Amino acid sequence: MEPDKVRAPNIRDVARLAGVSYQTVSRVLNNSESIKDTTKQRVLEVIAQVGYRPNQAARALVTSRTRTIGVLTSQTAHYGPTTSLHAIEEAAREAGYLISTTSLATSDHAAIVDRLEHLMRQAVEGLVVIAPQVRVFDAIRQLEISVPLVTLDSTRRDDHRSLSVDQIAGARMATRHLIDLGHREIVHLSGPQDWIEAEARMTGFLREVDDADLTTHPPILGDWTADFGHHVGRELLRYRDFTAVFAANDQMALGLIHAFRDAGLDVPGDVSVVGFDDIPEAAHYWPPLTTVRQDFAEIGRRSVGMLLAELRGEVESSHEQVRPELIVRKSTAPPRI
Amino acid sequence: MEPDKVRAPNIRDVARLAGVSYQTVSRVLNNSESIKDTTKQRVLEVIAQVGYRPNQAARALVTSRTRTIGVLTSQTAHYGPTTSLHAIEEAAREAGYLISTTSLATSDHAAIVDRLEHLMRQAVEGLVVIAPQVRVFDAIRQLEISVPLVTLDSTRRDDHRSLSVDQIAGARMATRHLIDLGHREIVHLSGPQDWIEAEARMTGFLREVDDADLTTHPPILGDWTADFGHHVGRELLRYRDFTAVFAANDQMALGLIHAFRDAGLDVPGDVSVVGFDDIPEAAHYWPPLTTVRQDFAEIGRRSVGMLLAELRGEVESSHEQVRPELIVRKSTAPPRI
DNA sequence: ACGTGAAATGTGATCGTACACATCACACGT
DNA sequence: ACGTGTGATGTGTACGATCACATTTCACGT
Repeated sequence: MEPDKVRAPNIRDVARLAGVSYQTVSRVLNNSESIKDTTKQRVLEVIAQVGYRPNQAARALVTSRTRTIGVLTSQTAHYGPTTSLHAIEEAAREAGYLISTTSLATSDHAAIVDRLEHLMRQAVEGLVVIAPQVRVFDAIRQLEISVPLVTLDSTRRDDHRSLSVDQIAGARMATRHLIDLGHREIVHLSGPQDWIEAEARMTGFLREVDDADLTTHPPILGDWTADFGHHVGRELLRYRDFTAVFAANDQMALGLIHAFRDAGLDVPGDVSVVGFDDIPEAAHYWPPLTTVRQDFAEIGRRSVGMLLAELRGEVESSHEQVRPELIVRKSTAPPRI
Repeated sequence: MEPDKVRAPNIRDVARLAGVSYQTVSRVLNNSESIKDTTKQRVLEVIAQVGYRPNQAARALVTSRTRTIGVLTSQTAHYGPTTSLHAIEEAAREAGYLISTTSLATSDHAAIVDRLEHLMRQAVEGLVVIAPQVRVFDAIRQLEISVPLVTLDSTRRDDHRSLSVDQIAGARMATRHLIDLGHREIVHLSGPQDWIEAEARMTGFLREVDDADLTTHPPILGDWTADFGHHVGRELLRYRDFTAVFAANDQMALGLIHAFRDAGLDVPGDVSVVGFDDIPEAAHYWPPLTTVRQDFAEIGRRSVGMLLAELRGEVESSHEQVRPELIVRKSTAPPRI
């Protein structure tokens, strides 16, 4: 009674119904020229009528092209990586590519290797690594991955292309802003040690502090969360030997401000706080957050552009940098004298 | 000099090097029983040595199983959908499935159809729709999509499985909380009209208000952003005929609070504000936000579980609901008399 | 020593498409 | 009338794996 799963129509079914050879149908699908317009129409009608969809697996098998780009991201719901990911997906789609995403819950070597293996089994034609952690590069080398690779938010490396917001410059701008306001004791709340962008922001901070001949405490290693920022804020208050904090992202800055206010301190009156990223909520925090804006969507789009260029065999400049922008709001002010 | 792209090793290459037939290699790959342990080891060694990776396209072609789940999400960087997505990816991976994600930048019919077509061409075995918009269902019906489907954050429908946080219950809890505090004039700032979860939250709000025999203004349709919340907050202040606002998400609540404070009002002293979602930053807003928590990761995981169960042919209950939880913080208080 | 059944391994066909090449139809110049 | 070039269409084969079935190996009871 119930018909067993009817096989999906294939190219030969279409051909038969349209009264042409399967090759003619194939030509229509790949819109080759030298197809008479009338037959083309006839074939297209049959395709629409029977709901034929080309089988990508068969196509990939014979062309050995998957038209797929693999994306390795970290398993976080952060605004930046997510925004970049969506931009990547959109740019790839427009170029006729599709995205296979896989995310990294932990940063141990085995997990990274496993995720990369996973992508390679998909026979992705290129790889985008978002918010890469240092160890990712070891794994890539070990697996002898040969497809084109673009990394985001990374510092320069020589063996692959990268596209990054100039994190170091951004961190210097944030730090400079605090110094220009008159702050001399500035604390840096960094991201996790194995994140390349955390490292870059820390580097920028340290360089700027150094250039201004200031001393500073060793940066505190955080985990990007507001909870952690809150926790660090409370700890910092036990010493009170600072007048400003530069947090490596907006969420941690929010947590810091929360802790400071709970302790009766005024931001920016007693302590100035700068964040990083300019997430959409930052303008609505209390006080509105001074931060460094990066255009996540832009780097997502451009990373796909770079990758596609490499796939087409065009060799462009290997390392691109996007300049971030300092957004001054209300969370920073000159130190109280 | 430079060797042309060497063909990747295939199953026959492995077989030859291991001195067995390709079928034996295939058996090792699919770890069938009845393989002598010594030959199995030999084959595995060769596989590791030559870096052989099974070609998924070929496998999919013959088995007509792609082990891929398609995910349709909206192109937003919001915490909730993103968290669910990561959970889905992880759960699917653990079950040996992979995820093909595609996102919806606009909600017009053509775009939705295009994205669904895209997924169907991938021959996904199942479909998860995150944060669905009303029109998605029309498109699914039109395309006669026959693969198992699970939707998240949706209200009950009869023709597919769904898994949802009970948005209506959550909205009622939030509203009830305000009523219990003594508020009588409550404004609802809703999400966009075509989002099912926005609709559900609005419904919950209206029902609770109705049950309490209160009147209310027609809900304001927002776009989920803090910017919009801020804008609405300013508009609302022109009337001041309310003592509390229930925002359909935390970001809009943040924007509202910002606007109120800018106008010199105290939250919760002059106006109470409730959000929805309990994003990780909500606890650190000023004041810490009273909101409704939903476990996004949990519904992501469970949606995959439902989908896989259906793929295995198990027919379970079709609609599951997860209860949200009211988190009372400092943004709500009794109205000033 | 030999038949027998189970375990281990091998052979042919197949999935749905694209590519290379072959063929056909037809117009056109000489 | 005929060769010829070009546009339109058809035929054979390969991609790399799995499945169904065939065959070989081998231990064991009689």
